[in-house]
Amino acid sequence: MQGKPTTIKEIAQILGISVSTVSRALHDHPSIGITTRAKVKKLATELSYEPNQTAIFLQKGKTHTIGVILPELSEAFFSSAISAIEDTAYKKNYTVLLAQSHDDEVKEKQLVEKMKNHRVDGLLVSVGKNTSSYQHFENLKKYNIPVVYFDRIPSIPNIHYVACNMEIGTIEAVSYLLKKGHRTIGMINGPQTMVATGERKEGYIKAMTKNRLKYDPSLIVSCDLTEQGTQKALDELLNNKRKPTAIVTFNDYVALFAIKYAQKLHININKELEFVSYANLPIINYMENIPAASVEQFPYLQGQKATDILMDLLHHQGATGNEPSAFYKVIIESQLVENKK
Amino acid sequence: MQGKPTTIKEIAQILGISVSTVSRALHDHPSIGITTRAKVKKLATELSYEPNQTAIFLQKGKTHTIGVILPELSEAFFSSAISAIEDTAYKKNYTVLLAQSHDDEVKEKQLVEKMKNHRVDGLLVSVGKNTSSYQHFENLKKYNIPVVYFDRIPSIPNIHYVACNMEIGTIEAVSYLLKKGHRTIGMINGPQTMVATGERKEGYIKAMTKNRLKYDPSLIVSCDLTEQGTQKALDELLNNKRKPTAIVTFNDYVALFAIKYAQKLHININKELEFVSYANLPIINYMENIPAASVEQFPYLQGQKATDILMDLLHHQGATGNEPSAFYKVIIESQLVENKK
DNA sequence: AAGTGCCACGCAAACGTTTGCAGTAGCTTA
DNA sequence: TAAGCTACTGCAAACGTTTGCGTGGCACTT
Repeated sequence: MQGKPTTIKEIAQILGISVSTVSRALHDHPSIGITTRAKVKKLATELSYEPNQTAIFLQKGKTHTIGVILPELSEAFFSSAISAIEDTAYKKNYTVLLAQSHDDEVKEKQLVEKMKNHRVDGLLVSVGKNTSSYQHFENLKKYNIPVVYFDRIPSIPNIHYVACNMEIGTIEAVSYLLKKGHRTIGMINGPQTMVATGERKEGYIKAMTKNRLKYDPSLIVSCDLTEQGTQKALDELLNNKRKPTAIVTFNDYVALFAIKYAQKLHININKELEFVSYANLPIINYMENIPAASVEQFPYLQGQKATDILMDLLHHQGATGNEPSAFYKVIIESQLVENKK
Repeated sequence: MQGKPTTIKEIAQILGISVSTVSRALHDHPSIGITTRAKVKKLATELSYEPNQTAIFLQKGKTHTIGVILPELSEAFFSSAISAIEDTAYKKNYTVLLAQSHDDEVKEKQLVEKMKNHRVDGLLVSVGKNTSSYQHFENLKKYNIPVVYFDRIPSIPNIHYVACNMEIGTIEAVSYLLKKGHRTIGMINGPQTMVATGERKEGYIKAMTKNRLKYDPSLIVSCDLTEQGTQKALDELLNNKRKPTAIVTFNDYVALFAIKYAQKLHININKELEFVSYANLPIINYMENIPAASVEQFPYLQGQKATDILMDLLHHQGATGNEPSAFYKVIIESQLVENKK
């Protein structure tokens, strides 16, 4: 009753039958007599038998577990994504093994090893921003452990990924501001090193040219995403010979820094100076002075899609065993959302 | 090279020795000759051998995995806690199996079963707010799976837990406002059903009586924590015959709702009406109109402590096997933190 | 030369399952 | 009445490790 859980062996012993019969009975194998089956099931529930998954894992070579490695669990974007991953995996009866890399490439490598040893069936990864080599992920192919990347994806060929394209959203954002009558639109962009920075810039330029306006490079300034950096960037924009009446910021954090600073400069937010941002923070809806609109990146959806893809891979790889010829490349288009006040 | 990972058996075969020798060699067992040991290790690295954890799990009956069940991964408080849990577990070489209950008691029960079947060594739980029976957790005792509760703890005896006591923090919060000259202090409290609501109320009363002020029950109003509810609560307070000049709110969400509403009523925040809240949101520091101070609940610390306790339990239970006579009851005192602007 | 001790290693069981293959009834069929 | 079925059930191997115990050989004592 107490101590060790019941095993199939014990059930067999009590009933005076063999373990294989018990196993088959519990799985409704057709070759087991109806009466035996009933007896076994009855006793199983009585003893509250639960199969030992670790034994099944060993036997089957599958763990029904997926590993998730992402940079920072406490960031709003990722916590939303992990929530989606867990939800989706749960529905398919998979379990989630979780780890965070803290953007540390060395730790990331260790985590991959750990996941491999735990024999996860597949892996969901958002790579650290400092990660330069992806060999540790590539190695997994040898072991038939599929990897699906999401949001922060490595720039290598032949991978499955889900990502959000910032360009469309940015075009929408700029167009939105143009439609509202703004003609001088600034952008506080991210560091040059990030892919997302390029996408935003491209979107900005496309939106301008599409509306037959000429693109003024001095209206896009880089920023290291800190509060200080944001203030510096805003100063730069406000002192530009063409002073913007609206600004697109790299993300919500930057937007809030900028808004806070602008208020200190006695600028009337959304009157004198309008903001549009990229949604990282759900909290934005609780606040008073917020960007007029945000480019939504759908973290929940990204997590969900990525998990779905992984599930699909897991259920279809068994047959082939070798590298797939086709790769999932899902791009979720970012989308402008007007923030309700 | 490709396909299945190397096993101990293969190494043994190649070297013409037995599996037990290989196993012992890899574990630096003293009874293995230095030369054999070297040979084994060399070949192991050459073949990039990695022990199959599932086999070890089965053999040892331990998985070096801890389960974590909490209500909502995407909430700031919990994402911060899970981050701490993962960090702490990682340091002790444990892995985290994650699941969220969405405050659904039925799902919570299923998750407990799942965790048990996965043979997690221990469990970390923050119970759902609708959970009324704790039998599913109690059952784990039979299987020697220790459970440590944190933050949202069940009101039953003989459990290990880490929680944050709101009373002290509330006393500090009210005292802080009193010291600033406020004499009429309102409180927007949570639903009567929650333990935390009681703690806040107690703290409020104690702070008042300590300062020889009489406690006016009409200054504490309940609230269902929604935006509407908050507005209703604030209206009630503002229309009270003694109109408060400061308000303590149940949490940051409520505070932000209230502040937003107060601004709409053209009330000068932190001049006419000052706010103190309980910290759930890191984002608070990015904002302009925020509560003057917050009662910090230390989610990261709670997660860390809870994990430490679980680790301790895991490393000391093996000897006894039966229920411990002493229980960890760690109370982290909440603490007032002035919010920097 | 026989006894003692130690070192280095192998044997085999065990962990709890699943599953291919055999086997044994009892029954039908010719 | 023997052959052949069908309907059940059992045997044993396998998954990859760990570990108690046994055993061979060698060197050392006396």
